[in-house]
Amino acid sequence: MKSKRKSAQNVPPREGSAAEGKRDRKKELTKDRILAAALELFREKGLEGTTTKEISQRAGIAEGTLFNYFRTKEDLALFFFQKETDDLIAWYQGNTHLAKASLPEKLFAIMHRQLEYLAPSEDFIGAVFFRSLQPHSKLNPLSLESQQLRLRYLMFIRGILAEAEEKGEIPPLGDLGSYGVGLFYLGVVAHWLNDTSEGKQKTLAVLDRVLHGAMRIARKEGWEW
Amino acid sequence: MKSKRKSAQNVPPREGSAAEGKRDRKKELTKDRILAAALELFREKGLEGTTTKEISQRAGIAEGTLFNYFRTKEDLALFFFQKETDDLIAWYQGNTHLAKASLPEKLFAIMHRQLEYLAPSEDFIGAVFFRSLQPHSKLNPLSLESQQLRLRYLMFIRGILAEAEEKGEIPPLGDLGSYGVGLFYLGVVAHWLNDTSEGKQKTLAVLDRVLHGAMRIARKEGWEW
DNA sequence: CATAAAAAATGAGTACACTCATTTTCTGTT
DNA sequence: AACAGAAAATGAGTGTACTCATTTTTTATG
Repeated sequence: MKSKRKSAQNVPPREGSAAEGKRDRKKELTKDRILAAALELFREKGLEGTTTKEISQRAGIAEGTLFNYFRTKEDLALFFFQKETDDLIAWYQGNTHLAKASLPEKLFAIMHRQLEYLAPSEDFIGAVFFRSLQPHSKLNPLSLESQQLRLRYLMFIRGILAEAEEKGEIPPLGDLGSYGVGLFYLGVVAHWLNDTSEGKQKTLAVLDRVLHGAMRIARKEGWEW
Repeated sequence: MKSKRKSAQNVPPREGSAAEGKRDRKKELTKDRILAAALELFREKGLEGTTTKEISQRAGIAEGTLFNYFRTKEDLALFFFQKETDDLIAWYQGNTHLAKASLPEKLFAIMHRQLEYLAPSEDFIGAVFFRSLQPHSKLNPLSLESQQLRLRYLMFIRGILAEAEEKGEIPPLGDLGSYGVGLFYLGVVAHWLNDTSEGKQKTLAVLDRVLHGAMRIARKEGWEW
């Protein structure tokens, strides 16, 4: 398609350094274009309503190329969760104001932000979100990435709980704590997806109430069971 | 619906009260054969690994016929959950021993039974289970049945919680109680699917501990948040 | 610059879930 | 029994996610 041929100027890229050759630059560009096209279309027409043909057309590549970058359409959709988690962690770490807040305030802020982030994709997010829960299986050897994703999220939460432990806000909970928060987040998203109240206020109200209630329980009971 | 039925002149079908003709009998038979074939194959090769062609072949029907009985392959898989819930309710109601047990014992027994029931289908059950959580959407106007299914389950749980309230085991929780139990069950299944311990003992142990712990919290704190 | 090897892109081909116009089977009526 | 209309079964056809042998582009090396 393109006829731009490189006349040899001897400037070889360094091995092992961060220097990017033409190949890498192009590759990244293509990936970005696929992602942009996919996100647009998923939001427009949902996950099922979008074909891989459309995505590749909008991205300006052949259909087969898409599958050189993502194993499946689902994987492609899953990528946005990867990004969400990364962005979330970066956002939290760059937010000095939050670092001084109480634990329920932190958790509320985190989950609220995640919901806001997901809002424009609400119509297609459920399909991917719940599928990412399925375990690895002989028959379906995909979900390794989602496994990693979940792990990253759990470790992030564990860090936040550890902070609260140090400040004496809560007793030591161990891994069960972050697992519980993760599960709770799952419930929040399920509720949020089904919430038809204006601006999803119902979900936010429940979220706030439950977080503070859980704090009280954790303090009084000590989670000794 | 039309109500023109059997006439006095004809020999009416005598099978049961529901007046079954040859047509109805055949229809039921076909449905049963599809279900039997599907369950076998899903357990053998998983949900993805089984084609609708195989199912119809094993059931001895044309491929198109399958879709006269079930809108999608997923619907077909979902049917086993329907059945599970019905069987569970019947089992509970026929179990006089359980009626006298404490709430956590009841819930443990119920969930334990469900896990046992699902065990032979473990490899394909996750795929369906989590998908049934997705809300109704314009783009994906299926999940009405799974909505109904969930509702039936929630009402069953609400009945059990109501019993416990009457006996003074727990304070009134309202609908939030059964919703919470349902969500908890979700977490249990997620844990169970990922549990590689011998005989899934780890899940059962956590289940037992958490149920009793939650009872203690409910009694002492009164769930007033 | 020429060449070869590696990486990336390509698109016709495949397998699958699902549709639908047509055919076959059943039922009530005369 | 004969018929007509309804219900059910059929299987060739359709659209789509994904594969893979081949072609094109990029890089490394003399």
